[in-house]
This record gives sequence, C-alpha cells and structure tokens, in this order.
Amino acid sequence: MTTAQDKTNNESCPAEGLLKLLAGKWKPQIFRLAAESPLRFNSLLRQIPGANRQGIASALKELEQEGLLRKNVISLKPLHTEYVLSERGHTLLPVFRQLEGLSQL
Amino acid sequence: MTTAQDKTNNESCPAEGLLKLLAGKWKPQIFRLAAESPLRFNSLLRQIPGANRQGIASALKELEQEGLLRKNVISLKPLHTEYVLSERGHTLLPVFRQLEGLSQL
DNA sequence: TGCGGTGGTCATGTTTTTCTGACTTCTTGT
DNA sequence: ACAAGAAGTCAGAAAAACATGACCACCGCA
Repeated sequence: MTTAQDKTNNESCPAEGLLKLLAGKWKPQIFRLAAESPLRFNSLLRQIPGANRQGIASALKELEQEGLLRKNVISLKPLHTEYVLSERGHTLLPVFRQLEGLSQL
Repeated sequence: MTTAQDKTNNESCPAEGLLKLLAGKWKPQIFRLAAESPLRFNSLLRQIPGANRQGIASALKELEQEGLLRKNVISLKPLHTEYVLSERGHTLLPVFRQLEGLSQL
C-alpha cells in the first residue's frame, strides 16, 4: 500500500478505542495488579504464570504510552523502576471493576 | 480433558474474558448498533463504512457464540434473519455505555 | 430467463500480534 | 574476578487476525 490511511482515529464507535487499550495480551492482568500495588518488571514476570519477558515489556510500554500506567525510575545506580496507575488509569478503574463484577455471567 | 493446559479458562483476571468478547474488529460497532435496533446482515454491511462480508460474518458469529447476540431466523422462504442483543448482551450494555462515556478522556 | 437482493461460505493472501532465545549494561554479593 | 539479578532490547519464527475476491442456493421481479 502506497497511500497511507489515518489509523489514528477512524472511530465511529466511542467505546472502541478504550476497549483496545486494555485488550492486548497480559494487559488486563498487569492493569489489575498495578491497581493493587506498584509493579516491578522482574517481579511481574515471576508472578504472572506463562508470561515472557518480551510480552510483559511491550505490554508495559504500551500501557505507559496510552497513559494508563506511569513508570517511575526509583534509582539509576542499581536500576530500579516501578509502574503505577496514572490518573487516567484510575479514572478507568471503576469500569474495569464493573467488568470484573460481570465476569461471572 | 487431558493433561494439556486448559485454554478455555486460564484466567487469573476476571475482566480479561469479558474484554476479549468485545475486542475484535467490528464487534464494538455491531454491538452498539444491535443495542439500537435489530440488525440485518446486508444492511449492516452497507451502513458500516469499510466493512467486508467476511469480517461482519465472523464478528456476528462470534458475538452469537459468546452469547451477546441472538440470531432470529424470521423466514426461510426468502431467507431473512436478524440479530438482536441477548439477555447477556443487555447486562453488558451498561458497562459498554460507561466505556463510551469515558472515551473522551 | 436472467438480474439483483437475501445471507452466507471458502480459499487464499497480507498484516499484526505474540513467542523464543540470545544479548546488553549496570550493580551487588562472594 | 566471577556469578547473578535488575531491567530491558533485538531479530526471527510462529500463530492469530483480518482482507479480498470468488462462489453458492434461494427468492422475487420483469
């Protein structure tokens, strides 16, 4: 394809974009864990069964770019980072909780 | 089932499954339109810009299998079907609306 | 008798996502 | 000095999602 199309916002459906933010692999789990307490990379890797480095890395990166998580660099000396819910993440939390509530149906 | 990992329910995250139901392409749009009025296949195809037969067909099929839509066969003589929100679909609707509300953020 | 509409399916690409395993830089512990 | 842990990156392969175009059976209409 030579002619590029605008993929950034073709949305005739408002919910669509929001849905996509959380739909990727590992993302819901990460989001949920981040809502509980700050996350560290290797710790996350260990506590999510079946996860792989790359998967977690890219999920974290995307969640950060989408503005749902914020990455804090605690120290550079011994490299130490943590991921926490951003404000946007917090505003999204209630509806995420509702999804959890409905999941039994 | 044997020893293999159960892909049907590996979910350590309750919201994950629900998220997946609506995450496919065209699915949010279809769901939203179905909430307004019953849908007919070709009509849907015409009113969703950029959609293709196959995409709509498989989205409808999945939404039906997941229990969000119900397919009514109105008549066989001239084949005539319609898709409406199922009960499960209706219970999901409020959360969907909230997502729409939050979409501006 | 043939055209157009209904509601699809099927085979085949192409594109996107995800997985796998190796590699990197830095620091602390032994 | 060396190993191990932190936090990633990168290339390539495999798998999943999506698009494209052809095809089918049936009906109603002129």
